[in-house]
Amino acid sequence: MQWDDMRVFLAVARVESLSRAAPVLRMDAATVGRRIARLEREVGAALFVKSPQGYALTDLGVRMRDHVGEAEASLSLATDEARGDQGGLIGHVRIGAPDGAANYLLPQVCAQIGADNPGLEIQILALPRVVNLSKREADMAITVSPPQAERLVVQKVSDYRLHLVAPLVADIRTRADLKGRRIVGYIPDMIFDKELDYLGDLGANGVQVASNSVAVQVMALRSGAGVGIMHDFALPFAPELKRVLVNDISLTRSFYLVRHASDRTSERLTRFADVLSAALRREIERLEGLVA
Amino acid sequence: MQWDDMRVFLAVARVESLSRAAPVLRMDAATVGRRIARLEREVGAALFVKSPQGYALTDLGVRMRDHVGEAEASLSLATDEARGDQGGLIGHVRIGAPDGAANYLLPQVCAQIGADNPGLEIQILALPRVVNLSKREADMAITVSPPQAERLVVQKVSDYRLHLVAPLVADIRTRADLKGRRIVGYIPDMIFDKELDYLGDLGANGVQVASNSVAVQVMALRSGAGVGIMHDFALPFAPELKRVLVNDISLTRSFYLVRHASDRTSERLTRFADVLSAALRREIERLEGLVA
DNA sequence: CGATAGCCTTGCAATTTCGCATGTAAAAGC
DNA sequence: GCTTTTACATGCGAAATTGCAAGGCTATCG
Repeated sequence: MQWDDMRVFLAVARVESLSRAAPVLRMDAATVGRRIARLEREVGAALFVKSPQGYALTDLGVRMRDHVGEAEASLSLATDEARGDQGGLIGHVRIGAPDGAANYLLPQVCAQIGADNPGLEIQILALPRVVNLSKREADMAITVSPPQAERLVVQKVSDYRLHLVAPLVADIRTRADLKGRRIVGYIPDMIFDKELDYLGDLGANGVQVASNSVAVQVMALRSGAGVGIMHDFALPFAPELKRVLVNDISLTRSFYLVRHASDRTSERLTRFADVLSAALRREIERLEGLVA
Repeated sequence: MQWDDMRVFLAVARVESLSRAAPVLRMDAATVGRRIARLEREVGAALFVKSPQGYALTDLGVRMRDHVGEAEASLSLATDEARGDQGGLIGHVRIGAPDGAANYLLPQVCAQIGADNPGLEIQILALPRVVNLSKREADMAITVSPPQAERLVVQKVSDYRLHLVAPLVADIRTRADLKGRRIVGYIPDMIFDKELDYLGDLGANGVQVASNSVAVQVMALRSGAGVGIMHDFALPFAPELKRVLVNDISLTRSFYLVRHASDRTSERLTRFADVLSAALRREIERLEGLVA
């Protein structure tokens, strides 16, 4: 018996539709359907009445939904337990990060961790370049490429997605609709990591409004300066913007958390790194979920 | 978040060891370890203290175990709900089956279904040959091969395993130890389905004690007549016997549930077929679990 | 003090699962 | 009455998961 099928069942039961449950579960509707089919085979009874209008719960399905809902609550308590367990971290930590993460992820995340850990001081160092850990500019750094240098230990934090965004009022349905629109992006010769050369990847060239700071680019976009590539996780902070050509233009990048190899023996920093990494992962997932 | 990882966590938490949890979960210990590692990354905290002696729970792990245990109880209630929902089946159904299934699976399974469904009469027709559904010898049949005839609808029920068995006192470690032992099996020219020609598949020939009935073969084996191939799911009923050369000699076969295509429109028979199929699957899993 | 047994970790091949794309059917709108 | 939309089913290639096997570590026994 697959517990995960129950999670899928619960999602479908709540909206009574495969296609509406799919985005909530972040799965394809086809997969959702197959999981439900497997579950029904498993328990040997029909949980839904299938129709071209959707999946309606049977009486049995309703009763099961309530039980599974309780299970969800228990599991939720279980993970909350882990969240609250981060207490006891003390000292101070300085984190270097590219300004996208520094502006839209780290504030909330560090605030939360700080609230859970009264004895902890966190400093966020936003830099428009690669942080130099060797010079001890920071205790750890978030990067978009795993560094090749020795003496550093890297752990992948999470993938994140970027899309083209435009003002809410813009009507952009095809790439042709981009013709004549002003493009907001990085200052070409100040791109400090090739992973940031989004527009180059897309074959675009000629940036009309440029900045070395993501936050500035976002402010420009919000004030209607044009269209540009933007982190999905930053979009909830920019209600004036919407994603366009979502299926056509879609980028995925990754954050890595980098530390000195010598710090690996520090129980304190290692725990902090794990906590930070997990919290960042959750926050990215949460924010991207708000967009989709 | 993968609910199934919580199920794995619970199993490991209960025995505080990967290798002991693995057989309970019917997974490889390596997989169990990887799932735990993924869960710990997910929640961002250590749940176990790893050592070459096993996985000891951390304080956090203990608290989580309690919550997950409650979740398990809720999910258990959910599936029980489905079990109890089989009520309302009425009428009578005759099931044809090869005698292995008829003797060791159907009695308990049909008794359980009958208990849940007071208005239901179930007849078990044990036959040492393929049941002829076209002649309406039975409403449905369990077979070891999917029939090729048209007008029949087939659903796979479950795989099952067979191994060589011998009396508890026998000391058989290699194939050479079989030399000189009497072999119990089918009467060669009465094998009605090639899937039953186990010994032929294994290259053996010459059966010293033979019957067309699995149940009779089992009785012969229990009384020390020799060694023979036997269904794992029948082994719990034969305490005098044990499996030997388990890794060397292992067969897998499948049961199929066959019905008339015209019965497919019968809601009653379809529901019964689903209930029977799921219950058989569970019973096979339960019995095989007792052996392993 | 060395050998052995138990347990976990890592590399690799095979299976399973997944997502995308396409097909089909019912309902809503013109 | 026909078109458009919405939702579920199925085929196929890609990717993640799994089991097996070899390696390393620690404790126990002779």
